[in-house]
Amino acid sequence: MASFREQKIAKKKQEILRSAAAVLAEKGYHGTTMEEIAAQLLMTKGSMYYYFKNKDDILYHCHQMIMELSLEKIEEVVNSDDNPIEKLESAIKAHILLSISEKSMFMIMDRPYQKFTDEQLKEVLDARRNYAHYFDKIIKEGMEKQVFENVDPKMVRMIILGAINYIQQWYNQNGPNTDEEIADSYATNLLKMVVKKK
Amino acid sequence: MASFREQKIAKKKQEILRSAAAVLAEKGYHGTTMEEIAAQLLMTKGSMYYYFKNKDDILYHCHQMIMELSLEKIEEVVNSDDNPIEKLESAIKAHILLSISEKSMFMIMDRPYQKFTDEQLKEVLDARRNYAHYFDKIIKEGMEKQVFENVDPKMVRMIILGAINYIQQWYNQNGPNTDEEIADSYATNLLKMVVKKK
DNA sequence: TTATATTTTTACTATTAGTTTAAATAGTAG
DNA sequence: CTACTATTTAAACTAATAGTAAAAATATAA
Repeated sequence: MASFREQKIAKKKQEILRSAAAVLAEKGYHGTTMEEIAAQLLMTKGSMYYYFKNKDDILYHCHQMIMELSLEKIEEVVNSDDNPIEKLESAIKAHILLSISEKSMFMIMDRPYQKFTDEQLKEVLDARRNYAHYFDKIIKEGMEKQVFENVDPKMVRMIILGAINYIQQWYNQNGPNTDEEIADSYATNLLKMVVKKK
Repeated sequence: MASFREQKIAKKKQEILRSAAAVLAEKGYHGTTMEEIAAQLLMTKGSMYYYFKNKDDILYHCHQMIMELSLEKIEEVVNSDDNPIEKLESAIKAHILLSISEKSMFMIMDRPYQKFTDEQLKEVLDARRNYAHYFDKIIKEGMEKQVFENVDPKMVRMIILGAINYIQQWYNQNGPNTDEEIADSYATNLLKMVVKKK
């Protein structure tokens, strides 16, 4: 039974993670103090240790949260009945929209090997490999079904992931383009790399 | 007269920057101590302060160094007599090859606003705007000369820069592809986004 | 060789941050 | 109201580090 109390704690943890991600994204991992994380929630840093083991642990759970969300989305796309062109387009757009709406979380996910060791690092890298693999799967499917040109799936995947993850670096809430426009433009342009011309 | 002594100091500074970049790239800015930077050079941290004002200053000069190199390269490309297709190809390849050969330097250039303030931040951002501008120039030239499709130059530039800067994240000296193969593959695929098909 | 300038090391300071602990407060069931 | 539990706080502890300054070592030149 997920008791009332357990639910309450889970909710509080989520709150802490969201708030922490915002500070961590702005100041960087080592640049952020536990006090800052706590202050933003009107708590004291001691309280943080009631909910999380330590600073690493907070970052790790941020990773977990966003990796789960990302994997869910792409699995849905991969398992759909769409053709590879539509799948690749959906995968790109979904990733972009998620990375914009969860900008802070995505921003703190760089260089995991600088922040984690052992078990945690393994988990993170596995999840990423997994995610990348789904992209490869779509690209290969497109090639098999002759709707994509013959390309090196790994290279194309790296180009796509690099391009879409870079958006966090320049995205601005008040910029001239809506999120959808950005997602559309990226998808359209990136698809031109692989889709066969008649 | 750039005296003998001044040259010696300049050389030593370069040595420190290169070595520092390697440590900074591996451990991150806040994760690297002045002592570690010094130790790798078989020096003590006191000496570091003889050559550089402080830790920021070291990072800043790393930035300067690589930005100068990058700008030189792209200016050369932009001012050449090549057609826009060749220019874009050269710009992409040059950036990739430089970012691989100077991997550490490039890796420490992320999130400048987390590391610099005021004057230094301004310098860094200006140089980047400048660099980005050259890409836009090539893209616009290609559109004017009707060899590129009609695209949003900013979006295409962001896609390209994101893709090529991501290489540092996965590049491995001992990987299956040579640097040239990577550069070729990236250039070929990225150009497909813009080059008009007959 | 001696005097001077440059470079490096050593020792120190002050600060800061992550974590732990014990005490205080709030909440709840009987 | 009471006793117990859960949560939060504040203080204390530890370890680490950026930066400084003066002394020591080394190189240079007269």
